[in-house]
Amino acid sequence: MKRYNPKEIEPKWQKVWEDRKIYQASEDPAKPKRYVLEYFPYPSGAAMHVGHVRNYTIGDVVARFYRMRGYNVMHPMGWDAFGLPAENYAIKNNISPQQAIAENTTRFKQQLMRMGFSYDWSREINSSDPSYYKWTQWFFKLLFDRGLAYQKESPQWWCETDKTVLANEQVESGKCWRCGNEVTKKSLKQWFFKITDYADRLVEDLEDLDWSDAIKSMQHNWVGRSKGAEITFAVETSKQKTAKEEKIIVFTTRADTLFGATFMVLAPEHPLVMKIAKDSQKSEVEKYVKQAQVKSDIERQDTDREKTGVFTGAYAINPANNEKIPIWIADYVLYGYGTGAIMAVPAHDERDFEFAVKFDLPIRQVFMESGDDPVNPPQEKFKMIKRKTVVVHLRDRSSGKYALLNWHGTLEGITTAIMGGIDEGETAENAALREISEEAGIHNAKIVKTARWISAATYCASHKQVNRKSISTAVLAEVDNLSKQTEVADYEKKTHTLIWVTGDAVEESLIPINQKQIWSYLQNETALTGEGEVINSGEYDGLLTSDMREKIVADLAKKKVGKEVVNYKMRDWLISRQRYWGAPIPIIHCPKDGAVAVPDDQLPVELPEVKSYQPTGEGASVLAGVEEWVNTTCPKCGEPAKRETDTMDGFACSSWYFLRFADPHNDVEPFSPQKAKFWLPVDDYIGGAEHAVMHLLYARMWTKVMYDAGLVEFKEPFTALRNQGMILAPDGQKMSKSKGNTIEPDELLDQGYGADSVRLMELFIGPWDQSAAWSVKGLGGTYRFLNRVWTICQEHMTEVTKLETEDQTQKVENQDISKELRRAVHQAIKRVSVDLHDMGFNTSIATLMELTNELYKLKRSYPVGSAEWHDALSILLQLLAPFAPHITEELWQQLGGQTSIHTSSWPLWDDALLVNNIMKIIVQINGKLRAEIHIATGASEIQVLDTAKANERVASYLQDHKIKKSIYVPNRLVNFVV
RNA sequence: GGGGAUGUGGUGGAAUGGUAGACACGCUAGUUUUAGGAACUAGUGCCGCAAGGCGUGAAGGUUCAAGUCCUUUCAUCCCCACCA
Repeated sequence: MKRYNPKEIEPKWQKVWEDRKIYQASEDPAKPKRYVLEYFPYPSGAAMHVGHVRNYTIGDVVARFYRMRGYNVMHPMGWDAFGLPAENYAIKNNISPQQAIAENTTRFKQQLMRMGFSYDWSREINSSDPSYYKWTQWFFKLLFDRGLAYQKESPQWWCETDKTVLANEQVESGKCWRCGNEVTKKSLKQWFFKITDYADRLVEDLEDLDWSDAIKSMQHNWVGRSKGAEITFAVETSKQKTAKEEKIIVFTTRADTLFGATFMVLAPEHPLVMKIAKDSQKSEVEKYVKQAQVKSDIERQDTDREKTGVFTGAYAINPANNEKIPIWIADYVLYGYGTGAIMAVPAHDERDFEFAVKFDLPIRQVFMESGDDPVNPPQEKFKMIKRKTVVVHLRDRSSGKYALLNWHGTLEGITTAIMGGIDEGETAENAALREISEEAGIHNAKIVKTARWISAATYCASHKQVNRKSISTAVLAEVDNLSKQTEVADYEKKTHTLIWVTGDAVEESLIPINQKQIWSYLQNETALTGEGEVINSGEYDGLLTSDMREKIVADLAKKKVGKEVVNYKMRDWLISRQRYWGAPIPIIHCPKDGAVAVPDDQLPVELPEVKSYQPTGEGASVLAGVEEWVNTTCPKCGEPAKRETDTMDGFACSSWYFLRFADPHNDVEPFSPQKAKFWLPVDDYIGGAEHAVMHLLYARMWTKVMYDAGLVEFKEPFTALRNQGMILAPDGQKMSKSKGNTIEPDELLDQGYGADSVRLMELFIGPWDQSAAWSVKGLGGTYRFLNRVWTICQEHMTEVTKLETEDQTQKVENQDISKELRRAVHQAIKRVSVDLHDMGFNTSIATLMELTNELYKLKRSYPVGSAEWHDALSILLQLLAPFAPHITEELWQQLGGQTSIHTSSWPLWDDALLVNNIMKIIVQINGKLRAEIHIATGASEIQVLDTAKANERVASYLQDHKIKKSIYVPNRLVNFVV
């Protein structure tokens, strides 16, 4: 008997498939098309590991499954070859990037080939090939012509030692990754794509996509659309005659809190900062601005950092109440978002609160929480009364307990702190001591602290009106001992009883929600965010915050000091790279005509060969040093002009590659519209979640640009997106070259496991969309499984030869077992077909293992060698073919297959063959499993119930009980309720 | 802080509201002269000699029946993050 030897059969079949071109796709209108795509890889210096392989395995199984089901499948592969890592790799190894890419793609391709993936290699593309980037440049021009590519001064990280700009990710804690020196910011003219023009569409069109919620929400958050208002604050006019009136525009999503704005904050980079700063503060302000410049983003983004800032000396006028409020600068306000200036509402914004506490700025509450109320129905509106009140939490130091009041009469059921009104001319503290003495009979209490700002509205007890509320000051007081406590007046006794509770019990004892809020505020003073009922806001008092938001914006708009605006977190896409290894930006700078696009007939603008790829400095790529390349003539006027020396971000190349696969060799246009229409959009896009917001957003934007330009007829490039889970190293850590814990497929193949076992393991290890740690022992399991498949096929064929040479009449006939064999096979067809359709790879493989185990059992009583066995084994091989293409092809041919198993038709199941003669019914009593009965299929409910009751075990349980109810789930279970 | 996800045996993981633990790893025993990473057969959630009981992060609830649905809560991971 031949042994299973993957090392021998795998290369053999890979060559046959390549020679016969069985995976080549063409526009065959007779079949439905399916475009299956995995992210095209970045051929870096590090080899591909089993984590990458999982991505391609998933795509390959999907592609093969659809191919066998009669789809016209396109499954292409190419190389995302431009970019920094390749350039750095080349510099490090002292070779050209071209050479580095050539070497790496060769190695990657070999690795992919060895895994037996069914790629149509005739469509292979390479983004660094002039025949490809010619069209990337063409698309740049398309964006340029449509006003979507523009140049702007933008501050970039700059390393003075290396004389180069650095990408954000190359700055580590404010230091250059190469030399370790501190970096600064330098303003450079940069190219941008106006992705913000597409912000709304990028969010709206997400809805219909078959993508995971995780990625959708990431993109949603990344675009960060927020509806709010811009409000104009006038800067208080200076007494100096020369000064003209300045205005500060802020962006806010909470216009409803405008009355609570007690100061303003500008970002240090804000252009008004030096203009409005008063002379007395100028040196302080300058110092702060300089400090902020040096701070790295990482430092500034540390939310745990204490707030810093300086006062400018200037004041602004709050347009709502004409109040004069101080203007500060602080780096917690980001220049890049909104208008770079905010109105600070410390009572209702945690950052502003923190800042106000640190610099002792006023805090004013302008709404209060409106929560569920046990006494009043929530729909009933409260009346605010003008009288201010005080709420006092009194602690007895000797017992640690707090004083609370249980109320009687109209306020029955309410438990509050000691409270009462603040009389004319009285401070909150005085009122607190007076109330303690009146309501608790304690005269030696001391004030511990008064809350920084008024907290929440309370019931107005003295008016015996539960539907009235007043605004209260919260006070914490203490008393040393209760020896001097006296009786309280009779009228006090009537309204309430004093109780003492431990600190832990205070919150739960307090009844109206407002009382709880005051307590928790006293414990931990913080901003009140969220929504509520407006207070302290003049004519707007009593509105819900959400309603006030709309009203005040409308009112401000009438006065032309405000308007509704939408803001995005997303910025325009900076695509300039001062690096060599990228597609040159096809622009010529003419002293007369400005930035002029290179005419189509001069594309591609090819990368010239250079001696050194090391960035030279001054914020330009090495291309700036290639004079014969830089110096050219203006396409418009013919006068001497210079080429743009920046190259494009690699993400530009990957923003359209999926379209190029449809027509990879076209040299007159990026793709033929017909071919694009035939293949696109991508039906299954498979890759890791790391591309969630970069590539996937950029590609979607480009597609929309193409749609607007009439180049394509679809708005979204990827109908379904599938993010596979990561494969971790056996130690549970992320695989990385630097950690030295990577496992490459090649080592497993060299050990003799074979690509088929590895492919199976990639998927059997767990659900495809969840990460899992690689298991070498598990790989032994899939290898063993393939061996069992191999062995049973060999046994069958040995038997066939024996039967052919010996006696044909000795064939064993057994109707029941033959039926059982067919049932097992058809059940597997059904389960694998359904599971594969839903990408249930691990359960599909489990089903195939189960079927194999079952076949082993059946062959003991029903020897292999018959035509029925031939059919059963053929189907097993077909079901296994998408997962393990080599072994199934080999055995398929050994069994007499004339053409490739991979071009055979996916088997169909027959429901009639799935039915068993005997059905198994579970018997439960009160939902607990008690017995299992077997009964002929098709038995009626009564028959089943009777049989169940007759069961010995069931009978013993039913003996002393009456059946209240019998539930019968057909063909499944019986439940007796007793 | 915001968003997303995940919690089931010794391990990876299965379970249209209907037998929890399929399949596999590991482990235990047995068979076979067996040096091949063996293969095959049987067993393997926990407690218990057994009958039986207990079991899906925790606590409640809905239901004849809950891993699955609802409410609360805890833990872990990922992404974004001083975004006004």
